[in-house]
Amino acid sequence: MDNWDEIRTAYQVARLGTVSGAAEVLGVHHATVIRHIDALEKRMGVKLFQRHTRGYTATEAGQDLLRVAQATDDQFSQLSARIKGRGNEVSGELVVTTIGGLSQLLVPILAGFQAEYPDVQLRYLTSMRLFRLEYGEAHVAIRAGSPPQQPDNVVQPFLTLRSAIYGSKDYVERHGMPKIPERMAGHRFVGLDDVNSRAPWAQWMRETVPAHQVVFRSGDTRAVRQAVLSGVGMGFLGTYECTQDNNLVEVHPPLPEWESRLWLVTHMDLHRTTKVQAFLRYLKDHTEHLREEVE
Amino acid sequence: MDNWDEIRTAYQVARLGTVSGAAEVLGVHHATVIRHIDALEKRMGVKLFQRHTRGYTATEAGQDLLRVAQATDDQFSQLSARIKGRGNEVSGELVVTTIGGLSQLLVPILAGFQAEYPDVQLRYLTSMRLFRLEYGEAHVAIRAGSPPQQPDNVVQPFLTLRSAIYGSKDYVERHGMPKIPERMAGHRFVGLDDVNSRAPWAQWMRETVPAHQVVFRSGDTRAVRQAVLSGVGMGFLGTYECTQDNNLVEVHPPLPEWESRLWLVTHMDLHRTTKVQAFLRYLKDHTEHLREEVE
DNA sequence: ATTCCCTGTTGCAAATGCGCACGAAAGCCG
DNA sequence: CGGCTTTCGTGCGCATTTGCAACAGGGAAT
Repeated sequence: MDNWDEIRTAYQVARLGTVSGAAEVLGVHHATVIRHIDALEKRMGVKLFQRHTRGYTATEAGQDLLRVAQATDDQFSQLSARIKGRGNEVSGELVVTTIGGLSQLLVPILAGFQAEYPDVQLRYLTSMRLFRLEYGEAHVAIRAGSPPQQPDNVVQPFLTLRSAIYGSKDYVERHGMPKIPERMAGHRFVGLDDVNSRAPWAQWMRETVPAHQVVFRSGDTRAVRQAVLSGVGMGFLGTYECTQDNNLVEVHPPLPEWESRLWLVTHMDLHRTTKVQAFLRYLKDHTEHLREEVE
Repeated sequence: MDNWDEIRTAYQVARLGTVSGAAEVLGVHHATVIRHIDALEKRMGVKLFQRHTRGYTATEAGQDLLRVAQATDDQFSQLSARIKGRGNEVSGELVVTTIGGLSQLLVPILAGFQAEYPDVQLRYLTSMRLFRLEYGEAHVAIRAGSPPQQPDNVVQPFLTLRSAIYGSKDYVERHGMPKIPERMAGHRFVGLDDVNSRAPWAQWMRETVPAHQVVFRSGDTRAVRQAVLSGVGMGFLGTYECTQDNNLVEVHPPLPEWESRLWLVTHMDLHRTTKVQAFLRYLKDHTEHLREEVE
């Protein structure tokens, strides 16, 4: 049973009763239809049709085939409709993967997107390992650093996150405003646990801040932020999450070399789909205010 | 969605994850698989697979196709098993068509056949119009007269039914034994209603018996038999249904020209099937005694 | 780090399958 | 009853499809 096209041909013959009619429906020559039937019957070893000059009538086996193939035809029609329609509707899973620490920025936007497109099931993955777009593990990835240059990936600039050194109001009142980088003696810092961190300001910190002054380290940016807020020490925080916080004081303004550039990455094939396009548009529309600050 | 083979190819790719694996299972070249996928995706306008160097992974659309085609494959496998097996098992409908008047002879045999093959559903059709084997209306036909010579039909001699003139014991006692054909005056006959009957003795009767002596006519042979039994008159009856009946007296022995030859006719294609063969064999085995009488 | 193997991709030639044309047989209708 | 229409059947030439072989790229194992 290893030729589904012949089954399809036999199905039309069984349905219509004539080779000519089946040929017309199938858009092939009636000779082809006869050859398909002959081949199928030869391989099955059973006659599917009674041949006579007024057409073909299905035998019991042919009628059995008719029933099965009828169901198959329906199934395929529905499948086709689903698949063709799927490209134009915003529904199903939408997998977004990103580096940790952007949750505070992204989750509200994702929530808004989901509210606008209720048929979407969002999956927001922030894992250590890089999810690979090539395997279809994610629809959209948000990457940091230099622009990714994988083939088959569509890369667009997303945001440039600026970082500055912040301290809690309480800390500044107690220790005074340090002059950075000239007079930092006696000051305490909060930093990243990962000594090989690829955060853009990490190198500046390694070079400028003596290790013994970094009294709190964590890999979780939310923990870092909490530590700064608690007055443990000064630390790098994204401006987007600090400007409206009255408990934080900008100890040193953002520097260009501390900027972290974010990229929106999608797989070439998925990039064209309505679903991904809708998501990218929503993302851009709702980060407009952040983008203006940067330029 | 007008190429089921491409769906089958895509199904194997989705199932196995690689073009090479699918090609091996399908027994075609890798290149063919790729071309099928490309053609299918182009026609659908939707990517079914994410291509990467380790193989193909199905997109949502591809996974949808996988589910549907999986079911289809199962259906076709079962269909194939049924169709292939059907030829070798004695089950399903068995349609037998014959001329009227053989019921008394055939029905007991049919009953025995059905008892031996309980999976068979018998249909015994005795209609005025000829059921056509070419259209698959019947599996086996029992025809009378000269051997049918339709192409695509397999014809075998079945039985030669002998007819004789019978009268009821009561009738003979009252009217005496007539000398046939010399002295028939005053005798009454029972005959067929159809003046153009093709029964072999019909012509003899038309030529020999004056019409006014035929006092009872019917198209139903059972009615004729009942009429003879009731003493209405003498009439032609098959020897097979009279030899063991003590109420009937053979008024004139069978003549060769009164013999009715019966033929077993099957369609060429159906003749080979186990079901039909089993029926024909059973039929011959259980009419052996009748055949010996004839020869 | 390097080799090897497994993956997909592509150009070219052969082959299978297709369409066309013609023929024949049987039902239909005047 | 005879032309007409509709049906299937088949040989032949061509085109699409297939197979082959060489290529390329990435992962994995050594």
